[in-house]
Parts: sequence; structure tokens; C-alpha cells
Amino acid sequence: MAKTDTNTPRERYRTQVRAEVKERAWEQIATAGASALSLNAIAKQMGMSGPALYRYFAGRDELITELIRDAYRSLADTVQAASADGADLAGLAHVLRRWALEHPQRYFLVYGTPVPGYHAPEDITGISSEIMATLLDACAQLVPDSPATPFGVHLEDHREWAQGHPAQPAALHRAVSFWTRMHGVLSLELSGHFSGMGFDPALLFAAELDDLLAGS
Amino acid sequence: MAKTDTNTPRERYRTQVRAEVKERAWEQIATAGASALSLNAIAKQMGMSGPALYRYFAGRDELITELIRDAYRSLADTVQAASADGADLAGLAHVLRRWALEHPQRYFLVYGTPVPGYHAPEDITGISSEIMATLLDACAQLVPDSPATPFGVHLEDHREWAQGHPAQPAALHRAVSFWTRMHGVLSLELSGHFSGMGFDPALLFAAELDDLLAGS
DNA sequence: TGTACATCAGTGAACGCGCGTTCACTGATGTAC
DNA sequence: TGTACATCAGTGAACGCGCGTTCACTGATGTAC
Repeated sequence: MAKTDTNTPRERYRTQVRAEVKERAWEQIATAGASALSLNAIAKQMGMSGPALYRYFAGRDELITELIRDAYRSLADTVQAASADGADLAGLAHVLRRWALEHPQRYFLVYGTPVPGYHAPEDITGISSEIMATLLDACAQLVPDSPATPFGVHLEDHREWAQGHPAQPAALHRAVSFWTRMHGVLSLELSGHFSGMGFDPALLFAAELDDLLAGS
Repeated sequence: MAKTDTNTPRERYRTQVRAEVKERAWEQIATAGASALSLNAIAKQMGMSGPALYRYFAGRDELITELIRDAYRSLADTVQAASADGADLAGLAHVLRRWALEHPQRYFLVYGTPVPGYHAPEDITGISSEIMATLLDACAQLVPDSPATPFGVHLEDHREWAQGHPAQPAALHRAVSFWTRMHGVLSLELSGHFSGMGFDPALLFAAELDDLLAGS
């Protein structure tokens, strides 16, 4: 079914090398930032010559796009797995934070400063919708019939992004607030903006989550 | 008193050229991202030869640091001016959003994805504290004696960052929440993450602000 | 099992590019008497 | 007011660098009979 031909030895080797290239790419991003990503440097680090990588990636741009796709996929998988294991909204929050702390570079590739020119391919926005859907599920299960907020009503009028998910206005509102609030804390935490301040970011995260669950 | 010698014609010229270099730098960042900033490109755009800029900046790094400093300064000035005009916390929120929408590149240089190697000079963290202090003022004025939250108590134990500001625990908590929540919305808005979703980011921002002011 | 052929991974040379930065120099602008 | 000197903005050549990418080629690995 899936077109991942991992049958022949040669193709197994191919996917293995591709994976190693990506690993080195992540290391490089962690060390010097995404903009410093260089095919030649990766090749050298793997003990091969620059042009060799063109057997595996059409070019630098394709590699970067792949990394972004993988980052989205990784987050979606993580969240969906937690949901399948019965995690509620609070559970998703902790899984999200854990993922962000484990893979800060991936987090920033997904939610960080955008590159002015770049536009993500369609399938990536699709993965983004998957994440949103999982969030909506969790929000809908929590207090299924909360009173609609004004912004919830506005969202009800603009719910294309919910992809036909049958969530109530209050759930739509909560999903969006969840997203922005968790991102607010995680983004500043990963950026190091809290590091000189002395308090424990985990407690801030927990406080924000509690407040969100208590709901207005 | 201030050591800004804008007296002699030569020095007025100097500061003028420095200013133009920075302007072009911002344009370049807006077009291709901060990592694409190039002294040579700026020089060419100004109709002069590359090395000429070394009369005005010690090198690329100094220019970038200056831009970051200016961005912080611009935000601090904006917020302080609003505060001096009697703006309350809600007023500061709107001034902040306005500033972010007007200068997205500056916003990202301040709060965006960090460059792994880079550490900001001390005076920049000082400006950051000024912003925090203004925020604390506004939070302390709102409901001066709210009950302390658990996280507020934690902050009370780690209040070095407040630089001796006499805010109550509840105010400390509110200032931090204000910061992370506004950033959560603004960061995703400026990154374009809402653009395909259909709803109005201004309403989301307002809803988040209302919820914060209602306070739990 | 052995031979003939096709596939494909990886190499090394080469191209053009733009970068940051240095250096010795020219020429204009200001300063001192 | 005019001359002599110092200051400093800007130039052009040059250095070394690493980048992405192409190309013709070698040599190993798999496939077909």
C-alpha cells in the first residue's frame, strides 16, 4: 500500500543514508541555526564529497522542506499517539511541552520566525490540520456544552479551518486559546527569554494550563 | 550630558549615513530574513562600495547588534510613552500589538527564533528590564490587592527580574501571563499561521486580553 | 555457477557567486595660524 | 582672507572562503541468462 519500497538492499541503503543526512542536518541547525544549513558541510561530516548528496536530495531546498515536513509529522504523530492513549487536553499539553523541550529546533522550524520568501507545500498544511483536529477533539470532550463566548461565535462563522469538525463555539475558542497560550510560554522558554529571570518555566506552563482549563 | 556629538557637520553626516545603513538593513531583513543581511548588498544599494561601510560599522556583527538594540529600544520607548500618557494594561496591549504589526521584523529580532551562538550585550537585557518594569507598573495599578495565586507566590520567591519593583504576587503573575499570552497571539499572527484560517486575529487578541483582565 | 550487462553510489575537477574583511590610496572637507 | 596641514569619507584591488550545483568519470553492486 504505502509506496515506501524498503524491499531491495539498495533502497534500504538509500533511505538509511537519507536519514543520516537529516540527522546531521538537525545537528547543524542546533549548532548554528537553520540558515547555516549547508549540504557541503553535511557531506564532509559524513565523510563523503559534496556532490554525493545530490543522489539523495535534489538540492538544499528539498532537504529543508523535508526537515520541515518531518518536524510537523513528528509533532502530529506525538499528539495523535497521546490522544489515542486517552490523553485529555491537559495530557496533550504536557506531551506538547515535552516534545518542544526535546526537539527545540523542530519546534522553531514549525512555529518560529518565518523565512520571508518560503511557502510550505500543501501536504504540510494538511499535517497542521491534523494537529488542530486532535486539539479540537480534546477540547470538545472537555465540558461538552460550555456557553459560547463572543470570540467563539466569531469562530463559528469562520470555521473552515476546523475541516468539518463538529465542535461547539466554546470548544473552538478553547482550542485556539490553548494553541496560542501554550505557544506563548514554550516559545519564550525555548528562546531563553526566561533564563535570567529565576522562576521555573514548568510552573508557569502549569499555571497557564490550569487557568485555561478553569476557563472563563 | 549625552555623548551624542551631533554638533559638527561631519558628525551629523556620520549619524545620518549610519541611519540610512540601518534602514536599508531593515528592508533587507524584511525581504530575505535576518540571516541574509549583507554589508556588501547594503553598500551597493546605497550606491557606494562595500568597504566604505567599515567607516560606520566595525563589521557585520556590530550592525546586527545595533539593529537588535534599536528594536528593543523602539519597543521600550513605545511602551513607556503610552504609559506616560496614562495607558492602563489594556492600553499597553494595544500599543504593543500596533507596534508589532508595524514592525514585524523588529518584533522577530526581539522575540523570534534565537541564533544559537549569539548572546546579547548587557545593555540590551537592561532595556528588556525597562519594558518589564512598565508592565509591572500597569499590572500593579490594576486591582492592587488581588489574591495571590500559587504561581504568584513562586514568583515572589524569584523576583530578581522585577528589579526591586514593589508589585504584589498577583501582579507579578499577571505581568508574566500578559507577556506570554500577547506574545502567543502576536507571534503566530505575524508568522502567518492564522492566515489560512479565516478568523480575525484582532478579535482573538481582544478575547485573550479580556480574559486576562477578567483574571482568574 | 559463471559470464555479460545494467544500474547506481560516490569522486574530483570545475564554474560562478557573493560574502566579510584588509589595505594602500585619492580627494574632498574641515581646522589653525 | 589666504595658505598649510590634518582629518576623514570613499575607492578599487585583492585575499581567502564556503557555498550550491554540473559534469564526466570510476568502481562496486545487483540482475539476467
